[in-house]
Amino acid sequence: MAKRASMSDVARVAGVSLTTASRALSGAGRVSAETRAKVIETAERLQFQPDMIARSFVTGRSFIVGVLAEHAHGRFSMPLIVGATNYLGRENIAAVTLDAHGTPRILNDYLKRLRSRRIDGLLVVGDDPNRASLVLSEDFAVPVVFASSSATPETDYVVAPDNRGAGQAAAEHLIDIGRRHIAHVTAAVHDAAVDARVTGFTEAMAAAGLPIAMGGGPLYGSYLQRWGIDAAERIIASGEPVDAIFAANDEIAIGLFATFHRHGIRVPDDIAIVGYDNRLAGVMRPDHPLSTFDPELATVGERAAQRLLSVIAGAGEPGINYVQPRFVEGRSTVGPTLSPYDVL
Amino acid sequence: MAKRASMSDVARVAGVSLTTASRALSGAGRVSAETRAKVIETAERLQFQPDMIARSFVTGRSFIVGVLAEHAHGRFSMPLIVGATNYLGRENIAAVTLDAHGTPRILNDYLKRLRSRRIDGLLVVGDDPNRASLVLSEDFAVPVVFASSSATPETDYVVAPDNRGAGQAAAEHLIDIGRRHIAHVTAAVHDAAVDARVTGFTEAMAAAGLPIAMGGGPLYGSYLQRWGIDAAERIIASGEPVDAIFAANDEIAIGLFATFHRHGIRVPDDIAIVGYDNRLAGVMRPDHPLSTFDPELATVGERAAQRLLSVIAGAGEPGINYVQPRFVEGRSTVGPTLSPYDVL
DNA sequence: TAAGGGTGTGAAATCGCTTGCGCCCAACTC
DNA sequence: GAGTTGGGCGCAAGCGATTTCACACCCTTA
Repeated sequence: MAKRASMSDVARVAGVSLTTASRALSGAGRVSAETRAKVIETAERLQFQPDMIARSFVTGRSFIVGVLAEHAHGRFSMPLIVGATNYLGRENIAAVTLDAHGTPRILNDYLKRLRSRRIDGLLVVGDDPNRASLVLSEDFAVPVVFASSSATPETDYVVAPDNRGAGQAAAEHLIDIGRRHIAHVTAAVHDAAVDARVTGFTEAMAAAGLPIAMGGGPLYGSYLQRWGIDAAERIIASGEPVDAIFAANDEIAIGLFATFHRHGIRVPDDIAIVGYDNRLAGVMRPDHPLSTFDPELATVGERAAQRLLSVIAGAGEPGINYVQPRFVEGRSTVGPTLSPYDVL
Repeated sequence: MAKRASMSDVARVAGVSLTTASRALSGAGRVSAETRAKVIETAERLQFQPDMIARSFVTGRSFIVGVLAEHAHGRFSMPLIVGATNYLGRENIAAVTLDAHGTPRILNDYLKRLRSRRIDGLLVVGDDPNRASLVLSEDFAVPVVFASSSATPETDYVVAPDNRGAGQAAAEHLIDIGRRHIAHVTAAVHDAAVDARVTGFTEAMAAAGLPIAMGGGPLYGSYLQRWGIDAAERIIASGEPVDAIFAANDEIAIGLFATFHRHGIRVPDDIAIVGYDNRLAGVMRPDHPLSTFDPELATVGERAAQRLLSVIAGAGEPGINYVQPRFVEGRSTVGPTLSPYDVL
């Protein structure tokens, strides 16, 4: 069984020095075209593969990055992590994935390990909580990119889904299909992602010269389906002529829909509903019952990883980089009347 | 700004040789307790962190494993990958995640890269297709563990969800709640995961001395909700006194439920339904409308990673290691009558 | 013809750690 | 008391690449 060929094997066989072989293969430095060709040919013949560990050892670049997630198994984090690590893999970068749930002491321990591996950079997946306690020491100042949904200082490198754009696009879609009495049923106030969608929605409504139904602003609640049910009841009870709703997520949207249907209010005929998340894709009937926005979280992860590699390479400016949501057109805004059996 | 302390720094400050420092810190080799204490104390004082790259360089162990997924973004793979990489991270092992969708040429290219990194082992996530083309050359024979749902040669190291056990538990649960005319609506025949669930279900029924409703065997179809609808229609049309159904996944279960409800057949009163997947957890109302089995895919990934590390360490025998599914009790088997509004 | 400049090549140092081998000395065996 | 054992420690050799410096050579140019 032949051992792996090292670069000095290549050099010896090609009849050049180790130095020349290295230069010929790396492309840097002055080597005659003739010599270079000879070395490359020899390397291929011997199936030479550079040893990345040796390379890391001498260059200081480990080709490993840390991925620090808040809740790795969460709905938000999972596609993001997979999107990121997958991109990194394609670029031949390894990842040490760590779940930061835990005490600062654990986080600190993790950072020690990452330093021990001489990681080239750090990708932080999730929202604020850990960011504050993420203190990189002087002698371990690697590039950090955040994949997150919340706002951050301008000095950070951030990639996030465009919640504001989604809110705006939702309003525009509902206006496009002729609705004029549009409400926004959203989750908790002072949640960065919620706020951004509210902002986008409000801007688009203002731009169209339309007031927001149900009191001029969004109805705040939670992300639970239960809240969608309650909100629908409240809208019905108000007697206001609401003809469209932008729901902060698909669970709320489903709650709204079920409640309207139960009261004999037709969707989308009487009230159109557009959600946000697209988490139900593939769960519900394949003919897209619900109009919604897919935040493309895997893309967010991928872009964040891409950006991290850029920063490591010394390129790119700090700031927030938004990933556009993908609109999924469904029957809740443009199709024939939905029944629960269409959603189930 | 202080540079990171190296082991020779520690040795110098502690007044011992590099050799002794190394031995004292690694715990191997003969060092007096006194000297060891002194070295360890010095290392801590200097905040010494061993350089894993240098260690890898000399030991040959990279502390990196490859994770080769079939479709990294798929429902099956995603939790598995996250479960695995997260466990690896906790054990301080980095992962190069690669998506194998592609030609054998690409796969081969990936293997070259992995070899180039001297990976310690390989975790293959997904089913058969790639396994055949996964040929490790002689000089790159690292341990391989498969995280998969299908059967494999006894010589492989495999971790998989216990589909057979799920089928068995499903039948037992339905029998437990007093049902005697139980059908099984499943997906495509000759799918390993489907077959395993069929086997478990059939065994449990036989053990209870019950015939399988609707012809003595499962009804084969697809994983789509549409098939659940069609199967329900067929069961209703048959006139057979079916009082319980084990569905191969939750989408089929939902299709069954909606169709029965439409026909005035009450669930679970008239027909109890148990599904498989638990993909709808958190999507539907929080009060668990559907009885189902959660395959605990993240755990499968975690166990597979754990097993890979064991194999790398030289321990463990080949064979399949099953992860037990978790039963999620819902109203479709034990609660009050469900209406679509409960599911939505 | 001598000085200067670019070009192709190689010798050797270096990165931080592990480990085989050998030395010294104390303790034990016969 | 001579020989044997073995514990404690250090010297030095790598591991496989990159990179600095020096050198030989050829071609200009004054």
